[in-house]
Amino acid sequence: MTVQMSEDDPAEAILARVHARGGAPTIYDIAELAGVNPSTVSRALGKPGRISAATAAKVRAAAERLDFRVNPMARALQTGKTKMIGLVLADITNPVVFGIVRGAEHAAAEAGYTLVIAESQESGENEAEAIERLLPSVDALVLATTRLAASAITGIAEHKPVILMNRAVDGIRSVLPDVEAGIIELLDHLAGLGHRSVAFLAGPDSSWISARRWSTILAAAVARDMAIVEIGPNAPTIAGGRAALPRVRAAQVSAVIAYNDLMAIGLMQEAASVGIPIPDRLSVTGFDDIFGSELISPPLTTVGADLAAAGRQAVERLLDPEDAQPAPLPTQLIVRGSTGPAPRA
Amino acid sequence: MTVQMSEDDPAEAILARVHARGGAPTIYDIAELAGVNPSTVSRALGKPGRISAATAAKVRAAAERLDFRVNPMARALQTGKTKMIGLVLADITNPVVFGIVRGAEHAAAEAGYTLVIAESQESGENEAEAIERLLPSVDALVLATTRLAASAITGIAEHKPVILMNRAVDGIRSVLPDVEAGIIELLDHLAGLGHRSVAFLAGPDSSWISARRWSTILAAAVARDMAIVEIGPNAPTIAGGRAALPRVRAAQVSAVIAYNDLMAIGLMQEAASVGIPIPDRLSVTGFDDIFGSELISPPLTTVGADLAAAGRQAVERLLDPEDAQPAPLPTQLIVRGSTGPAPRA
DNA sequence: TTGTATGCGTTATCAC
DNA sequence: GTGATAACGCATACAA
Repeated sequence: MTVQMSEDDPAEAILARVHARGGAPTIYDIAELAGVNPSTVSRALGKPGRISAATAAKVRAAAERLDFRVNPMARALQTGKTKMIGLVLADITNPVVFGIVRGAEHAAAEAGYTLVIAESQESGENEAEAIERLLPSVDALVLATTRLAASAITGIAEHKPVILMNRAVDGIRSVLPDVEAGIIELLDHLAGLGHRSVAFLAGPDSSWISARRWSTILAAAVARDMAIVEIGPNAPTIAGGRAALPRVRAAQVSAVIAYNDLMAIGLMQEAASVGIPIPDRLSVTGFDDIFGSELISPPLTTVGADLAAAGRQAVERLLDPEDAQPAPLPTQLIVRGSTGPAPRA
Repeated sequence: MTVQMSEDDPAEAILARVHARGGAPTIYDIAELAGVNPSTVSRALGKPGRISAATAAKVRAAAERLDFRVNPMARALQTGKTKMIGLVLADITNPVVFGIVRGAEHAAAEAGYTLVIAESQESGENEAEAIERLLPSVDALVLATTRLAASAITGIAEHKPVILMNRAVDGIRSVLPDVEAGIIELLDHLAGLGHRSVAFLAGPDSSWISARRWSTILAAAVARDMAIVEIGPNAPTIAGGRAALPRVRAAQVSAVIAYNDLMAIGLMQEAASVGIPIPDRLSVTGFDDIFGSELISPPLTTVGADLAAAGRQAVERLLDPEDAQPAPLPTQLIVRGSTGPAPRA
């Protein structure tokens, strides 16, 4: 019966006991197997240099043998750090967030953090609730396009590190696109095509970035002696874009700058359905360069930003104790088929 | 100095102490303020009926006053339940996942759970790593279109409840679309348009659902006396679809069923770039009805599924102890412009 | 109904 | 370098 050594194998015995109590192996189990104190196990696994190579090896072997994984809850209880980062989104189904989520998830994973996400569905109430729910479990929070009042945000920031995306609040860090650069390019592009009268299709009233874009567009248009009007507020969705067409027609402009690609797409769809040719009768542009913008016909001219880079930057900065506000993320005009020469009056 | 009562307010004193130690209020703080034992606080907050209405009210008031929130880590350590659900995705930027994530997040939030997500980037190694990282912190796991070996999945399921999306493994629960129904509709549609020779653009070799779709299509095509060929494997992306065009042309079929919408879109883009008119020379269809499918020109005929419902069902079933495998999720053919009459030979 | 005592698994603070 | 022990915040079996 020489094969039966497994019964004498101390590891097997411990494993059996672990299984019996229906849990996972702990540092006590490892300590027993390795013949050391639990605290030594903790150190061997957690602090590289502070233990002799020999015992470290023993411990590691035992841990491997028992398939040990630290209990993140127990660690968090002791250290106060959960190694989790919360990401609060207004609307998961808006393609802009894909890139943000991916960038954030990667940066988090690289730093050994886990990303937990919550969606507010464009509702301030849901958002407050979601944050409330997330806050105790995370070490830090990314608030993307939040609708919260500045005071609420400041309040949260007193508890945990917070970073804002697409919004600025005094005293809170934020990752922002370089709106200026892309908008200058865009207006030069439109001016070059002969457009003299342009509308900005605004996003929701609560959108900080929409207001920011509008004021930049306003200044740039005035500087170029173009007529500019703001139409809004609108829902930042395809439906919002569709619903805005009548007001766009009424404004008798030759070009429309939508607050985001979704609205631009909706506007184009509605225009197509009533027989307005784009770009021949109306030029349309958006922001973000989401998935779908180059799919639509004609493909959308838009001011793109690297959303994945934005998501990545958000969590990297959150994790960096000596983080300084960096330059805004570059944006660039992507000229496609939805803009063309202004129709002759 | 009557206004100075705050200094005598016991709540203020406790709050100050809490702030000084730099943490959050605990049930001990509440207990002190309410003049009861910590365990009573725990019960009052956790078990509705088991406490007298009077003390329950006292405790609640104190908790409110101190802005108390239970520490999820401490609770998890004691109960073994983290109230978190892990969602592992192959590719966050694939639009199919939007719906899944939204449905899963909502179902989780409704049940008081938090959704934590990880992305494997279509790599089995990353996936194993991500699961490894998530496993200790979650109560249950949703594996969406996983590439893991069946044995690995079974191994995970021994530790925590697992549910699969778009894949079936013996002994593991799964949420599956009713592939059959949609495919029957699709082939009837193509047959009605006169298509006699069709190709299936397969997904990756490791995709269970691709194999499932292929075998169903094969049987349905044979039953209709249509010629059918499988072309693949292909990357389940736009690039994968584009790259497949030469093989599609070589096959001299009049219609292509792509494994998913992304591939169908890629194929159409490539066809457009070499001047093949769709659907006049070639009909193209996909699966999933992702965002973008109706945007592209011509809009894509596809077998759609309610992805949000799928995501929702996944976490609801995960949380339901007496869950029985329900009927597969309904799918339906969505006829748009990318399919048309077969060209006359 | 409420209080007492203990344990969850880990890290941190002491000793030695 | 390593061991013993306390502490993190909460839940629960047991007493009262």
